[in-house]
Amino acid sequence: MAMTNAFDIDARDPTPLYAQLERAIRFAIATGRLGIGDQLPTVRQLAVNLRINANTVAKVYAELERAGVVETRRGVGTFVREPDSKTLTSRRRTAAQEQRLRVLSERFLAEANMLGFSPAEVVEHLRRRVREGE
Amino acid sequence: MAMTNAFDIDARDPTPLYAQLERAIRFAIATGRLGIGDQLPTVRQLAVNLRINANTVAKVYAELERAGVVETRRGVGTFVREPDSKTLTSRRRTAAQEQRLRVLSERFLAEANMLGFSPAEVVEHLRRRVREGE
Amino acid sequence: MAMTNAFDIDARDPTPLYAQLERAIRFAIATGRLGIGDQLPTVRQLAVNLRINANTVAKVYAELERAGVVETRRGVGTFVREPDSKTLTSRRRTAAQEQRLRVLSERFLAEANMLGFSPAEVVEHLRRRVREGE
Amino acid sequence: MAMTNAFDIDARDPTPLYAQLERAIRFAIATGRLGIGDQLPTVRQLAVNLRINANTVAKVYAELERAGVVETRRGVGTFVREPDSKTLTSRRRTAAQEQRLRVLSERFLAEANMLGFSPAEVVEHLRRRVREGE
DNA sequence: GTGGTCTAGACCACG
DNA sequence: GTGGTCTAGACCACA
Repeated sequence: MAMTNAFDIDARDPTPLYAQLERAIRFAIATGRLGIGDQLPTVRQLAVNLRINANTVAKVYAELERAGVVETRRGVGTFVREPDSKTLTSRRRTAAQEQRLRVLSERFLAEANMLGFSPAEVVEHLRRRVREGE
Repeated sequence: MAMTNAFDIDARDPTPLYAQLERAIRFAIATGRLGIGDQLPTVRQLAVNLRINANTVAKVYAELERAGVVETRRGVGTFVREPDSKTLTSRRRTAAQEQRLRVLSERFLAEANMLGFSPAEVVEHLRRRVREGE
Repeated sequence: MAMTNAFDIDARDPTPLYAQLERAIRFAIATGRLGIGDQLPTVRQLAVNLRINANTVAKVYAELERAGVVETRRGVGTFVREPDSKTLTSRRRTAAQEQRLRVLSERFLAEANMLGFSPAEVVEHLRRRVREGE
Repeated sequence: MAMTNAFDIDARDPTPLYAQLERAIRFAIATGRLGIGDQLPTVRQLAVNLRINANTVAKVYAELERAGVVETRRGVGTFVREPDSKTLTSRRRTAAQEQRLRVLSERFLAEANMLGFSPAEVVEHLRRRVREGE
């Protein structure tokens, strides 16, 4: 479960590649697909897999390192770090986060819409899933 | 019958402003907050409201026009168009699309969770927003 | 044959309406559909027919009057004038006119292409037509 | 295999520059002057050649990309794409389309005539230009 | 007053 | 060095 090539990156999404990749990695960690201490793919390997430039991958790793999400041990590799208290503390809800949730919702609904689902259907789908998961 | 400002734009989201705005407008239409024939805010008015440049708004309106979502009448304004048959026809739901929707949902819930929102809160948020337009 | 409503104007053509209308009127005169002395539709009538604003029509008529192509008799109407010698003299070929022919060709080929005709087919079609007309 | 500058743009034509340029590029592709996989001039280079603003060129490239005519590889350049099946399928010729082609041809010949070119000259001009790319 | 076109120029993402 | 995003601001076409 350590190696997880193939984060999904869409070259036609107007969102910058680096942002997509960063989001995908954080997402993999948040959902446990990448666990604490797991090694990330090497920069070059990931670049080849995703067919993007190694500089772009390196930039993302550097950014995640600065954010304290991963840790790079020179000559060894890049690994998922344990989340520090700060990260958890920052989870208080602010107006800005509400705003971001609205944008997320719109992206979600827009994407579902392109699959042919109406807003009502999407809500219903989501409601059922969450109920079942409880 | 206008319905003027307040589309959700997050300047900190790496997604380009114009892409966020396009999604927000499509969202407003999909949820019925903007109905067929309704006039969109004027380019300049919306630019002022969102504190972005008028050209950026104009670009979005032009893209929506090309996509057949809105209609602009020269010298008059921009209006929501009736969806054409093509769009409706493409709404066939397949098992594969259900599967994709599940993936989208999971990502959405996880990302919202990273902002500090519980699944139940997310569902409630979405439900309320979709209902708003009805 | 005097009255010729319905010049074809396409609101979705990026060419300005006034330019489309001016071109159409000059074209009608050049091909004899409007003869010398013929009356043009009134401004208001034409505006209604073409579903465009009367100001736009009036602007075109004024421009054609300035160019000496039509003549407005107050309280009577607008009429096609006899071409003066200047117009005929200016038909010498210049580099600028070659350039304009190239642009015309491209528009023609682009439009034919949208009907499903390949460039070669278009040339062949044109060649045959001209031969037959001789 | 580049093929660089010299698309025909006429600043005196009321047709917007971007529309003229889009047509000219499509023309170059349709006639084979630009082949599949060929790189288009860079945005800035073409802007300099045509003495227009880089944004105008970029707008055209973006439209051609959306139309699926070209493909832009981020940080690399813009390239002619292979036409997809859809485009080819829509090339069914009907009697109605033949009729429309006749109308287009007539207009084209008449307009060229207004510039001082005889039908024979026009045919020769078009024939030569279409042959150029083969 | 509405949208559309164009310019000039800054800054970013990517290779 | 490539294309993309955004801004500021002028001017035009249309109603």
